[in-house]
Amino acid sequence: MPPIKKLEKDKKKPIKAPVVEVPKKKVKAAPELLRGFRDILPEEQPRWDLVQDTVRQLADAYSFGRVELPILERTELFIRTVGKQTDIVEKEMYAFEDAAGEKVALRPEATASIARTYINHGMLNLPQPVKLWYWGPMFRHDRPQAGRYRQFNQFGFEVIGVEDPIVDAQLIIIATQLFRDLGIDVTIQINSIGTPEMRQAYLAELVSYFRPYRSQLSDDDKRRLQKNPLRILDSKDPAVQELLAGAPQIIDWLSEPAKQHFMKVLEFLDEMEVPYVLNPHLVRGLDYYTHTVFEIWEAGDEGEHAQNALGGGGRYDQLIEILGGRPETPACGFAVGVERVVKALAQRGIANEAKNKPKVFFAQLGDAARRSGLRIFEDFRKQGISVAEAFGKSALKAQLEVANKLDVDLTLILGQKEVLDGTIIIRDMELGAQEIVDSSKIVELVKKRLDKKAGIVEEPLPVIGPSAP
RNA sequence: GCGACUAUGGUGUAACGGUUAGCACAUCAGUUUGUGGUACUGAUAGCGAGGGUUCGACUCCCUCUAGUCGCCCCA
Repeated sequence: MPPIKKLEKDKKKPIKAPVVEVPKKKVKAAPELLRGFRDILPEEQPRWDLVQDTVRQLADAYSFGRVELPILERTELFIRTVGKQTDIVEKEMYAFEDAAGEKVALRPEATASIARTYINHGMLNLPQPVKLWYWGPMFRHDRPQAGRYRQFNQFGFEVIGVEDPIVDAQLIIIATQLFRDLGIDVTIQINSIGTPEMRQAYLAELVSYFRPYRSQLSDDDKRRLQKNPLRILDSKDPAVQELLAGAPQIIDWLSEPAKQHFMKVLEFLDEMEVPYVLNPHLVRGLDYYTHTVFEIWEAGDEGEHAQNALGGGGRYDQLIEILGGRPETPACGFAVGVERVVKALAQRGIANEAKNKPKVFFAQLGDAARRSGLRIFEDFRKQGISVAEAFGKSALKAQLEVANKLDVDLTLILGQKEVLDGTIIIRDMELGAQEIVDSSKIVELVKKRLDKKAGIVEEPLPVIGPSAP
């Protein structure tokens, strides 16, 4: 066994070598997280699980198929779809050249990829609409803030191939239902921004409306007026807000069919009693949106925190064509920021605890007990019962302390004596009562007791409040 | 990208221009050797980084970094 020899060799080294240098200074600075990136730790997982489960259930119920999209795409994809002038593409994208000189980017959003998938896989040959959903990380090099990270997760629902306004409405209904299931009250902010052609005339009108007031505008708003006039609609400057009251509204510039489309969407929403707010100032940052646009806001959050929308979406009838797909392929969808949803859940104290918390703890004394402990674990696993342990500790006391902190119902104690006798001790952690049982029947007995406990707990539970010891 | 505020062990915090930087929780080990929740003892662990002012700085100043908030933008 050469490794052993090696070890012995190494042992000698420190004696001679002047290793003293290292401990002198604490050279090792802990590696820091990249700005805007974060670890999602175990205690946060229950909420993530809840969101994921809820999303998956809804996707199944409405028969959306899941797509797993690559995180890295050609930079070109986003330039063409999201819009070259948008901040997302202009300055927030993680774009670089790979080893082969290919221009690639970490995706800043997923709708572009969805459209690409639709085209690449010839989904126009499937029965329309094609309904897809996705979940995964997105990347934007933006300044981090509460609820805003450089790597964040989004899930989204997309319906491609049908123009009917019922699609828009159904997506909004799904979004609403999703938050209802999660226990978060939301309102839908909704507007229609027509098509680029209709918008052009409107934008000209909007710009000329603001021209006389130009001197009163902030630099930001002046810039908007020049670069992306639509965005002035959601300016937070109170003076601008006032001016906007008298400004032309985009609705009035929509074509008759576009108006009809929008009215139909609203009718469907009324029908389903979806709480929405007509918001003539709602616009979207991405170039590809047409007609219906909407955002999902936490109820009671209206006004001030508009930038903390939980999600947003709308119709993008021209995106497929922009990417070289069949012209006039209609599409509609929405995306939701998971971090923001999880934050909202945390604020409401929803899903604070893991569902699969172990109810049983295994305590052992001695090697023989540990060995059979490993086997017992397998038996419990097969029955779907999760068992906690502290094999690293030898004192029974220390192990019981852990069991107590884990708040388990039962602790199994296996010592030298029990191993020899073929028995095992079941300790009820609440009562402190113990029982010696046949170790071959342990799984069955534990199962019975857990069921019983679950039953007992349900009865006297109504007594709420701190129990006086 | 712009502006404001903040930065002490794993967490929450205290103090001071000058002696071993205090406390609580958590962690680990014990309180005579196979029994938890309470108690006691002990241990580990910190002034975000780098400059400057000063005889001397965790404390004052500057830069950087990070966080929070607002703007921009967006989920």
